[in-house]
Amino acid sequence: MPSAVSMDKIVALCKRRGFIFQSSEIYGGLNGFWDYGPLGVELKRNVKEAWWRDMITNHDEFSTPPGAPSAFSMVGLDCSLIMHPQVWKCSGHYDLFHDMMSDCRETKRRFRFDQIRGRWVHVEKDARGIHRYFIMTDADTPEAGLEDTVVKACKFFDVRRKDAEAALTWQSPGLVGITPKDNLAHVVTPGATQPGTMTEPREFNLMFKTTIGALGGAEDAAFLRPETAQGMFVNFKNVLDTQRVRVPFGIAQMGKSFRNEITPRNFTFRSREFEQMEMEFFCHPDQSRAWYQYWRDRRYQWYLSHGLGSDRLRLRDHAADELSHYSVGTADVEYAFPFCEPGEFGELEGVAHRGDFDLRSHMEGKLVRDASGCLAVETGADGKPRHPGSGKDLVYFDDQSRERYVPHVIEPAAGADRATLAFLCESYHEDAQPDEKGALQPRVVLKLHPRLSPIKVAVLPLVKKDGMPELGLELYRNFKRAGIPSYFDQQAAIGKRYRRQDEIGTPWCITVDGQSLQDQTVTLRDRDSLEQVRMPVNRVIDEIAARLRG
RNA sequence: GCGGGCGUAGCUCAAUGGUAGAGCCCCAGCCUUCCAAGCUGGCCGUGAGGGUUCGAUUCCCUUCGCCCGCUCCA
Repeated sequence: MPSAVSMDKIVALCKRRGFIFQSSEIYGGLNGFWDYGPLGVELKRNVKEAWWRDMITNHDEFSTPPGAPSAFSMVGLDCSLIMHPQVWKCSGHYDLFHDMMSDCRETKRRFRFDQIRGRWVHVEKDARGIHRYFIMTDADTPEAGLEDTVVKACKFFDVRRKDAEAALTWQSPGLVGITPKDNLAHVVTPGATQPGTMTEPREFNLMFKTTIGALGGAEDAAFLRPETAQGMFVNFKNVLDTQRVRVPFGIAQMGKSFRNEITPRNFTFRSREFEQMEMEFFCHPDQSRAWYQYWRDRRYQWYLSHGLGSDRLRLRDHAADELSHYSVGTADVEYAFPFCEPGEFGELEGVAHRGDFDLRSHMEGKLVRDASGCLAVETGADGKPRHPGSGKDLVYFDDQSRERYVPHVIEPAAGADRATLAFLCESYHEDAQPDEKGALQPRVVLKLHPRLSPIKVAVLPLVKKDGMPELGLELYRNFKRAGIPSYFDQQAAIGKRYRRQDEIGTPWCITVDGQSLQDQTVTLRDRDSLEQVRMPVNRVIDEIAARLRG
């Protein structure tokens, strides 16, 4: 396990060998945006290609995979980045992504305004002449918060705990929030020694805003999608009407999404422009639990089978209070990135059971939970839907069972850039290998799964003479013709060339030596074991192809 | 967005208010028969902008980026 591998070394390798560059680097870079270099683009394409093939191209809709409740169909989609603004209003992103944030000028802490909790308290003897204060708490639970407000108030007003009851008159039995109408001059933030240290709440736009049309004004505002999912929901009926698929089936899509992350950090992990690999799986409500289990387990296995170590990868079920407003169950596939604290993990993929939230939203309008916990259309002051839906009928009719229902949705949503980064981190190894004199020399090697390696095989003439380059070049061209990404290198000593390939994760090197010219054999070297086997040159392409098939 | 730290060659690191150096890497050539050999030569830099100064990589301001903490994370 690469326990002590630092992120710095991985970032340096990515730059040095052309995997990942900072966006617009010659202009000083742009925070939260990244470019994939010549090797990085191949690696990321291989990650996406593996996902697409496993989800769509290689899927057999006539057989039932192990663990699946039944056979099912899979189709792909590629939607526009910019969609009708109403899509984001109904999906809930428009409201959710406009967070109001407020900072404490004294303690330098930042709070989401709608998440502020505390209690109003009245004090009779007050030097400032305010008498009414809002004591904020940062405790995790309402019970702890109640106790915390008392402790914080005693400290703030310099009151002994036994005198608290007499000196402090609480205005509410439980914790409450504040609104922009409340006087912020009376608010005491956690740890502050003065009241009124809070800034006015400011809006954070987490969706990228753009304008449609060259002369577009405010009413032509649109958004770059913050997720690819909505394109699949709004095309649900199109797919159903044109593809002869029936529930259960899935729609998959890969593509760029955009979020104005407040703090882009940790290399490409939290980028503002990123690529998703998402799937929306539509199934009967009665079977949705079983399908959720199936996808949750299958997606976890996918990462394991592509080389992420089980000791750094985990499948974590969300706690009930952690679930999104629409979700009835969510599990994250998480990886212990080098930048994570011990015991901490970073999310690679979220597998969510979304119920009928999405299809209903696009029929009826934006949904919220009502007092009884049921999803209902959110209404404005006028009693009309706050964000009206399309009004189109997205109810599914099963002509076998004569049943009508809104399908439930299981959504495995993966980050292509995060997966790529995880594979890079996992595969990065530093070891020591003997040089020609037997002395141990440090080696950097990316032990990538061959399916993901940018270059599958390098052809290396042992020395640059006696016909070895010619024979090697011919073999190299044959690899190209066979569709196997390959590389030809006759520069520098053979050991150095092996190391170059190790560093970019090339699983195999083929060396043309003096014996090759005599008997038409070459040696095949394995990146991880360094073992070499000799085989006829006319068999080596089949051998590599077979190893790639696994 | 706030606070702290940091920006010198592709990488690692020197140096200086007065022509910016080294090692590695890379490229060319010689040599070289299996794991970063050697020799010769070559390419390449003070993040950006402004100010002070006769002169700024060095001092000051702004900006961009990176790291840590806070915050955020559908």
